[in-house]
Amino acid sequence: MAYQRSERMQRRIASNREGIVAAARLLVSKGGLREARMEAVASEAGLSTGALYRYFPSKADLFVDVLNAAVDREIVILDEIVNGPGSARERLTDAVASFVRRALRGPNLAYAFIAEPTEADVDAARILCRMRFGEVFKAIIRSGIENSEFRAQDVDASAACIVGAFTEALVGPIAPSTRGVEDEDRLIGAVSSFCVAAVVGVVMPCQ
Amino acid sequence: MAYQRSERMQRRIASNREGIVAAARLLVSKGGLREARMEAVASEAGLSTGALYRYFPSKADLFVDVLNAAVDREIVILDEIVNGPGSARERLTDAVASFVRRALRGPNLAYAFIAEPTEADVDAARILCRMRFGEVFKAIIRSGIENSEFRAQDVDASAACIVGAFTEALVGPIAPSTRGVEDEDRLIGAVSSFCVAAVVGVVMPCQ
DNA sequence: TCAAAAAGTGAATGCTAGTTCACTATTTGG
DNA sequence: CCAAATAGTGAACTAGCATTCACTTTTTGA
Repeated sequence: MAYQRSERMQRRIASNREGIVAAARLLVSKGGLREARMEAVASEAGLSTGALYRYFPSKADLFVDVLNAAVDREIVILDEIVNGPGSARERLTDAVASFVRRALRGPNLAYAFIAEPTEADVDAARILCRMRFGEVFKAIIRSGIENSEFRAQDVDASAACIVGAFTEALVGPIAPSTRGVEDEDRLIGAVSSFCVAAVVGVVMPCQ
Repeated sequence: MAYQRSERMQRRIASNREGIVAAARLLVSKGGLREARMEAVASEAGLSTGALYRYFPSKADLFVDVLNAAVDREIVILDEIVNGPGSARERLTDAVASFVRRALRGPNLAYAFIAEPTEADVDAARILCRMRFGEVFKAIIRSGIENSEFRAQDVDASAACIVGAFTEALVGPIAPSTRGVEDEDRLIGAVSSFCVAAVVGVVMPCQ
């Protein structure tokens, strides 16, 4: 009869896999993608480099997973806000503010997610993750347009612009070369006002 | 007596240097930073790899130059618009539209400037270049606030948001993995409307 | 024309990780 | 307990490039 994993073994394998992802995530959050070498990940996870390749076919694959897992977490948080109570405007404000605040708290991870140099494969995954964030914002924009809180607009483009806007406003503060914010709340307020104004966009008051 | 460069020699050296930068730029615009290896740059410039190192101490230094040169060009164009005639709103619209249009025309160069994976040194330069773009937009925003076309706002943050917004809206269209725009003019319109609305930001009409 | 100085050459070097693979250890089903 | 199958090890291998350097060619100033 063929070899078949016992339940205990299945658990071990699953937990190894999670351990690898967690180890990679930890290393990224400590020192950026730069510091997250396969050897370091392996030793952090308590495995050998060879073992990693039983779980992930390549470094890029592993980090795509790490990225997606991190993004999943963020999206859960954002979705809660997006699907929560409040006007579209309020929800947009809160969503942007929440993202920016969290990014400032975990700059390495945020930088890795947003902008840190990596190999092209991982970068491609990053672009897709950004689009996933875009989806969240599309939902708010749509609901805002529906109830006339927001102007008519190209939802796809606006969502991308929002993601880009807060992302870029963060790059200075989170990039290792220029890191440091003086007034966190001020930045958060400015960025969320910008995004709200952009989608609300009632251009001339009383004409 | 010490060796001293004749005028002819000075010209040759200057033209070599320019040639190297031009070669690198050409390679980037053809195949992205990826394809722009030192050996390729050297052969495109009609020199040996060794010679490159008489002109630039490292690859990163060379590409910082390339980047800055490319950005200089763009900034000249933008400055013309910014310092030209028209309301702040019009100038902002034109500046954003012009940048986006040019980026779509030269996607490889734009991608290299905006987002392509590279070594950390070059990336740091890229961040600085983005900030240079930010400066251009700060000027428009300031003038718009001054004459009450635009709401009061954090100029630094808004400028970063604008750069981020059009940048991100471009990433999908210019990234090799997802390249392709259906309707260029639609995108341009959507992005510039977004930016204008964001800085104008009269939020409640007639309250 | 000549020797010192500088410019230019390009094959060889070196470095940095990612990846492999011959081998050992563990697990499985009987 | 045994043999087949799978999991895990980590030193060695590899590949891709940037960078160097011993050497050739050109330029300079007298």
